[in-house]
Amino acid sequence: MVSPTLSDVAQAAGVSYATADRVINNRGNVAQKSIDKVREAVAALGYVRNVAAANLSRNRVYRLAFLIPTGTNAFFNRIRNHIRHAAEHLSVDRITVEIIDVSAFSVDALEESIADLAQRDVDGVAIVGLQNPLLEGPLAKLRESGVAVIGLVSDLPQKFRSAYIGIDNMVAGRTAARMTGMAHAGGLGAIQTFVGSMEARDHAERLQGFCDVIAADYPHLTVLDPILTKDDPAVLKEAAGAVLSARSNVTAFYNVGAGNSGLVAAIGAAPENRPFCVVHELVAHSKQALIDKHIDLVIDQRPDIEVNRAFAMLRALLDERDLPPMPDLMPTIYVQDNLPADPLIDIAEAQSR
Amino acid sequence: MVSPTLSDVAQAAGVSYATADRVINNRGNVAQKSIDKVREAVAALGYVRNVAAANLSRNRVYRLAFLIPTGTNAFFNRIRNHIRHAAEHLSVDRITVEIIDVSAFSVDALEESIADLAQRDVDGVAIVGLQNPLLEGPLAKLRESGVAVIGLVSDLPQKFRSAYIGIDNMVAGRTAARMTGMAHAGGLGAIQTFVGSMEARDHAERLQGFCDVIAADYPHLTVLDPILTKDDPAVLKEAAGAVLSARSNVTAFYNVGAGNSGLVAAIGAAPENRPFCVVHELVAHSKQALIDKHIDLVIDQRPDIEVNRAFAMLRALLDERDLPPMPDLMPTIYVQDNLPADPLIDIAEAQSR
DNA sequence: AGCAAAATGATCGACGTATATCATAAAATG
DNA sequence: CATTTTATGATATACGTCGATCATTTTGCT
Repeated sequence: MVSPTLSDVAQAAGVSYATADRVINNRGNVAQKSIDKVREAVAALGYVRNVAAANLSRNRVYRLAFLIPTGTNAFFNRIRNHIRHAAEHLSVDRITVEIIDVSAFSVDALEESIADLAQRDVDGVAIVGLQNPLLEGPLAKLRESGVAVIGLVSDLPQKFRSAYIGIDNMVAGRTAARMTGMAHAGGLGAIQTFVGSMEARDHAERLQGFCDVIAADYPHLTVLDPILTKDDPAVLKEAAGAVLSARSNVTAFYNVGAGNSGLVAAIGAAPENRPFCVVHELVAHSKQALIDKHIDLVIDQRPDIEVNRAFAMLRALLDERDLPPMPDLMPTIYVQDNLPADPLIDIAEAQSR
Repeated sequence: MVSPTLSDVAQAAGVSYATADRVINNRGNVAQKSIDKVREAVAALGYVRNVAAANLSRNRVYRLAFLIPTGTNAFFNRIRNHIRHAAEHLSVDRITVEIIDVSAFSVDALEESIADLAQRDVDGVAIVGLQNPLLEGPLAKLRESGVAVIGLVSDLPQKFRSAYIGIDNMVAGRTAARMTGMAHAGGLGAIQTFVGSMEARDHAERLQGFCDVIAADYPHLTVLDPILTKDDPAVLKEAAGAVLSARSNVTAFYNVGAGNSGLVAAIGAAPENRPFCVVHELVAHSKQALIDKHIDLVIDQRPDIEVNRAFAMLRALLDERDLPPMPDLMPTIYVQDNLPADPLIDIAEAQSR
C-alpha cells in the first residue's frame, strides 16, 4: 500500500537505479528499449515522483515575483495584501515572494520591469499585463531563461505566457446587466454608465457585455452614453451629482471602473429615491457603501481566489506537475448580506502608506 | 539567503542538535533555560521547520476520510466529485482519501459510521454532520485517538470538532431575500416558499434569514407559509403547479431545499408570466434551468471552495502548522451569465452509479 | 557528601530523490 | 577484428528532519 520508489521501478523494469533515473529525468544516453521498460514499470506500479523528496534533494527554493501596478487603487492594494498574506505562509514551502511595483498602465514602464526581471534571478512571475506587442521581446527573453510567466487580472500577449488568471470582463458586464435588468422588474428605465477610459480593455469589455444583455433581454431599458471619469472620484462625484440633481429619468447607475468613493459621496448627498447602483470590486469603500445602502450590488473578481490560483499555477509550472484542482474564478455578486469577513479588505487603505 | 536548518538554530542557541530537536518537537526533559535559548534562536534566525523533510523522514502518509450522505442528492454528488478530483492530485503529497457513504440524515447511521472510523486507521476526517449529542461519545473517542475532525457543510457539536467548513445558512437566506426584494422594484408581492423539512437546521436557518430581511427591508412583500416538500421533486412539481394554475397573486418562489427539478418542471409547463424564482445549489438541473430562463437565481455554497478548504484545514491540523490563506466561503449568487465552466457539475448525475 | 533524577551531547540510520563519478558492458563504426 | 561510441551498472554524497540509543554532565535532594 505504500507508494513505490524509483528503486522499485528500476527493479521492476529490470534496470539499475541509475538507468531508471536517466529515464525519469530524461538525461539522454538511454536505449529506447530501456526507456520503454521503465515507462511500463512506472505505469504498472503507479509510480509518482515524490516532489517533496525531490525538492529537498536539490534544495529547491522558488523565487516568485508579482508585477503589480502602483498607485492608491484600492483593488490592487487588496491584491497586494493577499499576496503578502499568502507569502507569509509559503516560506514553509521554501517559496519567497517579491512584489514589484510598476507604474500603472504604462507600457514602457512595464516593458522595462519585465526586462529587469531577467537579471533578478527569479523562477516564476505573475504579471498584471497589457496586450501590447512591445512586451513580446522581453517576455520571450524571460521565458527562454526558464522563467514561468503568467498573466494576472489583465492578460499578456497570449503566446508569451503560460496561463492567464483573471475573470472574463465581458461576463462581469453581463452579470451587472442581468442584475440591473432584474431590479427593474419589467418597468421602464434609463441606466447611466460611467467608465474610466474607453482605451482600457477591461472597461470596454464590461460595457460591451452590459449593453449586450440589456439590448437582448431588457429592451424596455435604455443604456445612456457612458460618462468618462478617468477613475477619478472627484469627476465621478461631480458627474453623478449633476445627474441626480437634474431630476432626470435615470433609474440606475453602473460604474464600470474605479473611483467609487466619488459616486458614493454624490449619492450620500442626495439620498432621496436614489437610482439602483452597481459597481465593481469589493474594497473598503464599496463594502461600506453596501452596508450603508448607498449602493445595491458589487461585482467582484475575487482577488483572493486569483492569488490562490496564481500561486498554485506557478508552483505547478515550476515543479512540472499538473495543476491541482482550484476554486473556479467567476465574477461574484455581493450584496449587503453576503459580505465576506475578510479583514484584508479593510486594512487595504491603511497599509498603502 | 538560504533558510536556516535546525542545526543552525542549535548552534546559534549554543546547544546541541539533540536539545534543539527536543525543544522543537517538545519531547520533554529540557531545562526552561534551554527552551528559551532555542526559542530565541528560532525567532532570531527565522527558522521554519521544513515540512517536506519532516514528512519524508517520518514517511508520513495522510489517510483522510470524508463522511458524506448517500442518495441521489445532486449536491452531495457534486461534493463527492470535487473530493475525488482533488484526491487524484493529492497522491503526489502522499495523501489518500476515502469517501464513506452514510445513510442520509440518520443520526444512528452517522453515529455508527463515526464509531467505525476508530478502527479504520485514519488520520483526519471531514464529516457532514448533525448537531446531535448522540454523536459526542464516538467523536470524543475518535479525537482521543489522535484523529483530526472537522465538520463539513453541516456542523457537528462544536466542542467535538476542530473546525467547521460551510456557509452560514442564515446569510444564505438573507441573500436570497435581498435579491428577491430587489427584483420587486418597490412593487407589491407575495412570495411562496418551499422547505424540505422544518427539522433540518439548514432549512430553518435559511427561511429565518429570508423572513428577517423581507420583514426589515421589504415590508410591501408578504412571505407565504412554506410548503413542505420533503425535498421530493414530485411534491414540488405538484405544489408549484397548483400555485401557478390558481392564478394567485404570487410573485416569487423561493425554494429553501432540494428537489428543484420538480419546481422547474412545473414552471416549464406554465411559462407565461412566471414568478421570480430563487433556488439553492448549482447542479446540473438548476444550471440548465438558469440557462433556459426558467429560474432567475441560484444561491450556491461553492462546494469546490469547501472541499479545497477542508483539505487545507486537515493538512494544517495534521502537520500542526497554522492555516494557509484560503479563499473566503460565502453564499454565491449565480445568474445565467456568470456560470462557472466547472465540468464536475455536469457529470454529477452520470457518475452517481 | 552521596546518589538518583534530570538534562544534555554526540551520533546513527532512515526517508526518496538528485546529481555525480567511474568502471564496465554492449553496440555501432570502419 | 579493432576501435570508438553509446549504454548501463554500481555506488556515493547531500538535502533536513525524525526517532532512536548511549554516554556523559549537571542539578536537586537528603
